[in-house]
Amino acid sequence: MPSEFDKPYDPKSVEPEMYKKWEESGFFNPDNSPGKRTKPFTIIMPPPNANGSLHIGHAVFVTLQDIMIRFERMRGKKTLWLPGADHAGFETQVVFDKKLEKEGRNRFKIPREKLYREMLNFTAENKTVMENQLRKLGASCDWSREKFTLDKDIIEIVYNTFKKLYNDGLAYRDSKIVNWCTKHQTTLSDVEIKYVERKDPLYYIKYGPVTLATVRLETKFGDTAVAVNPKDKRYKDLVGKEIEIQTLLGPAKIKVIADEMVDPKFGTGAVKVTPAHDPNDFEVWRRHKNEIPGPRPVIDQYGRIDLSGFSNRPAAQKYHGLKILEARKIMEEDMQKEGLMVKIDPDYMHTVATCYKCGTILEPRILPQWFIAMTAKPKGGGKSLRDLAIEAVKKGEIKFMPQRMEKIFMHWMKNLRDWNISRQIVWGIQIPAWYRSEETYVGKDKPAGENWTQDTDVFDTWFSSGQWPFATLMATGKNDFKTFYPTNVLETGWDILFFWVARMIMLGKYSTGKIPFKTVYLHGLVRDKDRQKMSKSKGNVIDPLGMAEQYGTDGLRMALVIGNLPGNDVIISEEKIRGYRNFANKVWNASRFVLMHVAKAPIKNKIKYSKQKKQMLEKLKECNKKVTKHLEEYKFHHAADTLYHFFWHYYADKVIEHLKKDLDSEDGTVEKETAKALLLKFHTTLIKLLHPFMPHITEKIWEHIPKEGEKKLLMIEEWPKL
RNA sequence: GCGCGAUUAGCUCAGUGGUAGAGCGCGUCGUUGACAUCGACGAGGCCAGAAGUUCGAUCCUUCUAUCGCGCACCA
Repeated sequence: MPSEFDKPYDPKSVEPEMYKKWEESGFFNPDNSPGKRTKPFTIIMPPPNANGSLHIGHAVFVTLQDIMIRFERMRGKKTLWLPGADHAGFETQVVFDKKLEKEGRNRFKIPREKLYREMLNFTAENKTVMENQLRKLGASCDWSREKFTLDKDIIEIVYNTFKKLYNDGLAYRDSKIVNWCTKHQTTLSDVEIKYVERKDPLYYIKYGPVTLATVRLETKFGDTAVAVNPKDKRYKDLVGKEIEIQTLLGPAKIKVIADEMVDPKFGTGAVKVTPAHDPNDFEVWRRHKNEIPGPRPVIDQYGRIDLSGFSNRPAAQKYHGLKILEARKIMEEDMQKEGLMVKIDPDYMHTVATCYKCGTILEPRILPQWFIAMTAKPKGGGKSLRDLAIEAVKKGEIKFMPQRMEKIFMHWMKNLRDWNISRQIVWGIQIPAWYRSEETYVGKDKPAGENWTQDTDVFDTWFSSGQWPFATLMATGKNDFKTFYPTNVLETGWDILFFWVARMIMLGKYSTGKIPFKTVYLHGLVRDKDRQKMSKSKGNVIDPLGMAEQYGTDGLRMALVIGNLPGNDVIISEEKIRGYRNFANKVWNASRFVLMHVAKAPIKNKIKYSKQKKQMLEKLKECNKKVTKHLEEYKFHHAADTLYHFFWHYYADKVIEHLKKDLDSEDGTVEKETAKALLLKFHTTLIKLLHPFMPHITEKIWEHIPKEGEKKLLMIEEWPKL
């Protein structure tokens, strides 16, 4: 037995060596893979955010995707696993803001160019770290094709898509009410909102003859109408008339309008209309444009009361510049003093929209932004983005794992609203739109003529990553798009189904006419043993690289895949990883035993399988079949679990134990040679089957297993035939 | 309000139209060679509740309860 086969198994001495061999072989690249490989199998790696280290969730996707890729590579497919990194616009901006804060700096005081350069360096550093971490986890991806979302060629493709959308009337700029985070000083799309339940006072206030209910007392200065339901008899005589009201700034007149939006059963059946600061009121105004004044903003970008439009009202001074909650409190007191407050319900429960990153209550504001139309048809004819996606799924061109995600997907697609893709941050792809007085030009370069200025906003990061499958394959050239698109599987977490998957389907189909992938496999989120989401603040994170270092990558991979069903959250604990480290050791020791007894290939004509041994081989075949079937059906947890049990509790416990006495016979006897042959057959098959799951240890063992013919890396060996 | 799940051994979860399985944990026993990161044996479950379909339901249908999640609305 080779001296390197010491016990126990030491991953640290094996893993780096194995990865080096694979990488140097060039076989990660489908162009170099041996044999006649014509059938492609492609996975585009979800590009990790280049703003930190890999976490356990990344380790899950690496494991699952690497299993698929290694399996299909061994089955002789032309496998491409294309790695990448995401600049992750807003997310990285938030991370970088915190870093700046620690240094006593502030992004709003740094010139655009300088900030961008600093962030580019920051992400470049993280990217290098991440690449090495992916290697450490055994990812057999094609590094020669790696892409970054800010690569020149990718940006070019994103620009082209935007221009096409613009020409089709599907990308448009409009002043609409959008979600504004007063902390981050940018708008967010509708999927970046987190709704939280809150208890707030509900104020019943007097507007002349009408009493109405509101939470947002401070927006009162921006009221432009009072609305009631058209069927509400109580207010029938007031509709269409102006009523005299008393405000904190003095007397005023306001019109009563009728709109279906008003629920006569809520409150008093009358609402104040504040189009500048409420999405519904904004819509009411759009419907009643000719009857009532337009939006009157009274809250600024920092969430402070801004009454600069009320200079003719001296009382405005008192409230101008106050924060929202301060103003609300003071106004409450003042209105009570002036007898304008009818009553206060202090325990009103409602939900408010908050920033998903910082929890700040989002302030609806009217801003000119770029939107992608979800439900409108392109000018030149054809289907809306939404219909393109719905159709692809309905027709079964795209399948979901688990299947129930399809329903969730469809439900979401039905409720789609236009997508705001403008972000008021520096970090990202600047929107290629140019303005001059009333003119707008969309294109990469500044148009001819004087006084053009470019939009200072950048794209929502998901706008560019929504094009990732085709953008990467177009950017790597070499006919890759033609060969590898549509890709086979998109494997990612269910938490970004709407953020990312839906957008890729829409933009992929729109831009290329083809779906971006055939199967969407959604893995669960990793939780700790108390079912808690892992987060740095809770201190319950399991660092995958630390675990790999301590227990070996292969054991970690087994722990990540077993019990991991699509769409179900997976519970990972250190004990579980330790359990599969033990399995790696078991595989190692069984291999020591085999190598000890089967140093040379058995003598062929001395092999005679008894009925019992034939049954054993039959069992092996069954296992082989089962594992293959599970892998084909994306049931990785079953495949891994099947192998674990078969190897340990059948092969090691039963077969090896049974063969021990035969192996004690003299060399050259039928007993011994038959036992050797059986052992070799089992071991060879199982090591191959285990390879996608535990690539390092199996590759190392493979080096020492006696075999006939050409010696190849296990990575490119043939998958055992059924 | 609309929608999607879950409920099986102490814990984490598989599973099947013919009255149940694994891992971990627990208990007892066992080390001169593949492996104590091990092996042998064992305890432990009216498969959430009710009704229906069926010769037969943990599995299919309906309802109920509890828990979780998503979307929308909220003056």
